[in-house]
Amino acid sequence: MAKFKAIRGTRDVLPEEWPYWDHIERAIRKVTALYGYRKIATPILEETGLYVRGVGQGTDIVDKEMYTFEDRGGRSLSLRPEFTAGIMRAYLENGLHVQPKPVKLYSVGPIFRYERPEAGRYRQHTQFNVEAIGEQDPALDFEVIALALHLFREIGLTGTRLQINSTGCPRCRPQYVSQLTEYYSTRLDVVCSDCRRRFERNPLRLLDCKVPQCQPVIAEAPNIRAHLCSECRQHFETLLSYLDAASVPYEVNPRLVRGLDYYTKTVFEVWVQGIGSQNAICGGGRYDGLIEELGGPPTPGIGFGSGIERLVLTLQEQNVPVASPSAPAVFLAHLGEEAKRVALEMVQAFRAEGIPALVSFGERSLKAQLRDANRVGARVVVVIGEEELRDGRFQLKWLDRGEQTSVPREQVILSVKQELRGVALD
RNA sequence: GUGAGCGUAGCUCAACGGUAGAGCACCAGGCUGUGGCCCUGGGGGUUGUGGGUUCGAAUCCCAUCGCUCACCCCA
Repeated sequence: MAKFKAIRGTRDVLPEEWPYWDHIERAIRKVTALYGYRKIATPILEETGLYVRGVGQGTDIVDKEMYTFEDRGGRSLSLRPEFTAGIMRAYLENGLHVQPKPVKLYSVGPIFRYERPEAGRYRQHTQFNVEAIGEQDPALDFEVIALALHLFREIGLTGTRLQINSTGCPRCRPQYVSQLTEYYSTRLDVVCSDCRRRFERNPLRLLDCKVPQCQPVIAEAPNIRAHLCSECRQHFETLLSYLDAASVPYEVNPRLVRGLDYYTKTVFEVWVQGIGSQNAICGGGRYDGLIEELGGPPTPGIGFGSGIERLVLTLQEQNVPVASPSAPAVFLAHLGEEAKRVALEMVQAFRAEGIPALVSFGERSLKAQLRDANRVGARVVVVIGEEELRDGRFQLKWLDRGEQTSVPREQVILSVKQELRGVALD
């Protein structure tokens, strides 16, 4: 048994899995271009205070899930537990507000949360993240949601379900929360112990409880949609009308409450089956107060994150076909020291011509070399041995047909090239 | 953080108190220079780790670490 193992909640992405990642990244490049998003990368390390301020004290992420440590200079740093706060920091620090609004940005990179790992949940996972900053029009909410759904369609996922809700704004949410707590205050004896705790710490999450005994209480609870202020209500209804007009199916989910403090108005998730008990492949919302909270001018924004590992799991679960990298076309087998030198020279010549080529290493039987050629999927083997060097004609063995031809040494590359014509080489 | 199940070869698993095995994979030979199929052979393990019970532990007990699943929460 090896001495070192990948640490808990982290994983290796082995070559067999990469076609799925490449498939997704291709779709990300395509869709972000279609919607006019530009790429940005921010550091994985940020000041801890950025997340305490941005995501919010009292949230699970900040209170118990951050990888926080003191660096050698005594600063408190954290591995990023989400993208948005860091992107907003970069937006302010680099003066991106001078660009045409909305400023549309996307990122792909690792996120760290200290959670108990299970199917589809890791301590390090990779997120595709999108942010659109500086516009409060619900048309932008529509576009951001459309982008997410477009991506999932593009990679070939089926059965996605858009969940959407509005959590109001600092003007109407506190009133709703007080109505909710008032309602719950007379029912605390019939709800679960977790809900009694939520009642104190984060009342909105009461709506999210899955314990059977709490369901009747939730069903009768005041609905936030009926308690939104006129601005929030209009924003939400307009967004829904845009989705209707575009025939985008959605489910208004009054119990959809997200775990980050900065969300205002629109919140949404995209659900799919097939990742164990996890069902969210995408989550996001509007954060109209965040930039101001971080010390910038009042600036609205909206964005989402989507977990690549979960997308890969879902693609595999749904048997979505993805393109595999093409096999090397040519394999050079050699017998003897001189033949090996010639093979090394020739394999470079093939590569210089843009033809993927492999050469055998070590000194092995021709049988073993052919077996390797077959296993790596080569189309043709160039056999170089003493006879070939003496005669100046090399053997070309075509593995799919089993045919073998003899070609003058200097015509080997040309001959292979002509035979492979029509086969995509890139 | 809570609960449950499980840790044996690179992988999937057997052996369940009495000499650690199979299939797949790998390497070689059959075929002294010709792949896939087949046959034969070979290499590979301090049975996660530490302690205990026992004449004897992969097997029983304790601890610890890890994995998986569920809760919580999320992507």
